[in-house]
Amino acid sequence: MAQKPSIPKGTRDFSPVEMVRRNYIFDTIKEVFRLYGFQPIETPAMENLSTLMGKYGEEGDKLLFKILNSGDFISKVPDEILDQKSSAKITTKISEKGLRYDLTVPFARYVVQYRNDISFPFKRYQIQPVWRADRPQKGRYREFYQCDVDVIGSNSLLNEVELVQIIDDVFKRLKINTVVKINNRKILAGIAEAIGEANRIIDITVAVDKLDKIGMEKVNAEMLERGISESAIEKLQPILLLEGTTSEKLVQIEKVIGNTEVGAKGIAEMKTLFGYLEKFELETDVELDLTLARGLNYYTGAIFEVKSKDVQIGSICGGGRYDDLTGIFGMPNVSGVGISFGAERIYDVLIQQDSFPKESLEITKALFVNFGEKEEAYCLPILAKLRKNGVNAEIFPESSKMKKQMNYANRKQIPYVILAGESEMEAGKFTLKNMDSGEQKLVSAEELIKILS
RNA sequence: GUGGAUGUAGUUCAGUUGGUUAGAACGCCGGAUUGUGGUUCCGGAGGUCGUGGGUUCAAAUCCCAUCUUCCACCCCA
Repeated sequence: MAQKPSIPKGTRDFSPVEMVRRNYIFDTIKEVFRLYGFQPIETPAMENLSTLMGKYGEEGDKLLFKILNSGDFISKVPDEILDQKSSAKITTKISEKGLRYDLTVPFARYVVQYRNDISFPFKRYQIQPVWRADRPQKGRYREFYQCDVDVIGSNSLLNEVELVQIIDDVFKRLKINTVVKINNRKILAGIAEAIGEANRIIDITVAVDKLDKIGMEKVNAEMLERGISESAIEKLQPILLLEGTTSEKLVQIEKVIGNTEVGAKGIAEMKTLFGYLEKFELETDVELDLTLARGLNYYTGAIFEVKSKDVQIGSICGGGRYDDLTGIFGMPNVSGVGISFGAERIYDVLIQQDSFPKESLEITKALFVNFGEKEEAYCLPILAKLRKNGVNAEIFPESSKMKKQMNYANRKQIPYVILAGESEMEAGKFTLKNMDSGEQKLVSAEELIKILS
């Protein structure tokens, strides 16, 4: 196995079994998206670097896969830039395209580009791979799929409500017990203002986000390191330790930040959202989590994150409201809200729970055993009829040994095998064998089609 | 990007202080059974030990480099 071929780091091949399972996930997600009136779009794997750069922060730019220009690009680079040996400077000269890093930024570009053809609010879903030049780990790849739903051009909180319903619906169908954590960037901003560090929201939230992972002390230490004043950190403590039900938390937090403008707005939004949600019988738990901060810095309102209750694996779905994503492309004041389902992690959860539906593996329903040329001629018309009736069926392409053919059926988990040799041909019938029970009976062509379809 | 582990048949793993021809289980192929699979029994194929250098009389074993996978940080789905 010295010179085996291989694929790039962090990428994967998908086998037939894996594809069946992945499609099961994608199909249920799509079905729910459509149920709520969302329409699909697709965008190219590559975007202009000008579209991508600067949208994900400094770290994000490093994680972009860049595509080399075609032709003899290096000869066009001025010598003085080559001599500097700075990758960053040379890159801008030899690469102007990159692979998409997520689906949200291409979507924003799409909306701005086709603003005159789109009627708002625009509800779209998009299920495509994205690429990140990250260092891979388990459940973290350089190529992975995102399933995004967004509605853009509407400020209504009804959209947030619907997204929570979609989350509930999808995971109900996939049989995953979940908890949806919700926070609001405006509340976080209110907190920052109330403790006198109004313009340090990002530093504060990035640190606070790690609360349940590294604990209070280290979070405080990190904030101090990021330059947050000690008095501010002290004022923050009671807020982080808030306990009780969502409405209790809201009442308490209002006392602290109700006098700030953003804070009050955020509280009002959350009250409305949770007010709506109470009216539905949701299977998933929904709770306010003030430590939820999500990394991306374009969120401006509600923030969502979904976790499995039974399998420890990080978030399997997340998103939020962004007020000005299209602004960077020259179309200001368009608000959107959306979430993204992580297909690969959902896959891992389902594997660990062992809850992929079993039937989904069977692709072929019936296999004709091949006994030879005469028998082929006898079977082929019936095979065609079965297919016409929508029955997935196949004939073994060679008249190999019975054992090999039966084994093939076994491996492919084909539930029925049809045998037609000399005796069947004489009687004008077929032997239908149920591979599960081993039972077999002699039936006519009509009966065969009837049973299988 | 920083730090740390890992790599031996298709798969999961053994392999002693460097020492002859590198093993097992499962899987695969064939036979027992030339029209009956998933069970059983018998037999067989398959590895230049991730790759490239180096040390040594001798390397799967020690050293260096490189790649893969994994873990932590960073960030995130």
